[in-house]
Amino acid sequence: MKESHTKYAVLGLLTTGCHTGYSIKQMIDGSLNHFWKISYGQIYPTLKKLTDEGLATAKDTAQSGKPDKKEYAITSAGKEALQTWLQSPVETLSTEKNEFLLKLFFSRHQPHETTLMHLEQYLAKLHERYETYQAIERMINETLFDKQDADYWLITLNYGKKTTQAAIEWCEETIQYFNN
Amino acid sequence: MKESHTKYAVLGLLTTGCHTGYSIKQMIDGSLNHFWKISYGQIYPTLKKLTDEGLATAKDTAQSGKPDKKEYAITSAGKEALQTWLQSPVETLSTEKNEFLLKLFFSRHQPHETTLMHLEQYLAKLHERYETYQAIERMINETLFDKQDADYWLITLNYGKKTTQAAIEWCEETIQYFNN
DNA sequence: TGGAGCATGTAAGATGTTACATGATTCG
DNA sequence: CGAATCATGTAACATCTTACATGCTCCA
Repeated sequence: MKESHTKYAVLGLLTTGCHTGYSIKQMIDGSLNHFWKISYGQIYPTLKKLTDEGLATAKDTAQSGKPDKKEYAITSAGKEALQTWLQSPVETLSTEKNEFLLKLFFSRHQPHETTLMHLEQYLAKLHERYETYQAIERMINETLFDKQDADYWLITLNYGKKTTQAAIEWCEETIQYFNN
Repeated sequence: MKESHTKYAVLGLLTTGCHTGYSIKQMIDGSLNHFWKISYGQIYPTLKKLTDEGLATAKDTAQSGKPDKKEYAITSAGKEALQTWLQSPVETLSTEKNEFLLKLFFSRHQPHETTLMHLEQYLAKLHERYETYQAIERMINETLFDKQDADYWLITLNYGKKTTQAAIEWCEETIQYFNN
């Protein structure tokens, strides 16, 4: 009966200035993308569930120049639940399912060109990812976010940059190896 | 209508000397653990599906000193399907869902001790993981696997080692940061 | 008028885990 | 005899994505 972490991801985002399903999705795509992803198919039902459980409240709000929206806010019960979760220890290191490594693992009977093609495409995607991180970094630094929040965002972003950099180096070395 | 990669993971393992659901699970837990995981709840149904599709054959085999088992073998149609998949490009970098980073992202209102506790626990798990990789590496080098397969296994393992090492360094730096 | 951005939501299906159920053999 | 290892399988449930459905407003 484990509770889904996604619930707390949404709850947490309600504390960072995101108050609609739409803006939560934007925040996730923009800033949590390297360690958490959610689709609308999860966000809206989760928001509803949080409201049912008394962890959030919903309010229909009219906007001038934009469609109506539902504004959600975290309740004190919600804050408590979030707090409890934030302080509970992380049980396991999650495993990333990596299609590229899976292919490489079985590549013994493949010609080197095929492997090199995969490696180079992967490398390009890693570079792309790295640049995205740098863009997010600039964005966080330039936008006047609450400084306190921004610190933590930059720290998690740094994790992404560091590990991506390591993957890039591995990729370059492995390409070297297959070119001999 | 994307086809699940898990199907090809199982198909691929049939080419590396694993011929039963049980041994496939062992191989995954032992060597693919850092980039792919499957439970029995997936393995057996997948094996059955592969047989239904003509990509594998099943044979009941009696063993002396052990229970009966079902031995699976890849067919030529299976080899072809695997080949096609192996050569098809990897579309996307997958995102690892990382509970630890999710917590860190929202840790602005937490006391530093809590954050440090999480960081230290995470660091310990990363060290553990790194040691597991080294153990697998020794195992591959010592066991007389087919040299051709072993090469590719060590390359993917190296990816795990490199990125874990980078995560360890990030962890240590971040602990330093919070200790000031 | 048509596209982009804002905004909410659901239904179907894919994917995966956990817990359960069963049972053989070996070794201490 | 009991634990460990070998071995196969399913049912219920959790989780998540994709595709679809809808409709507003602003601006070119």
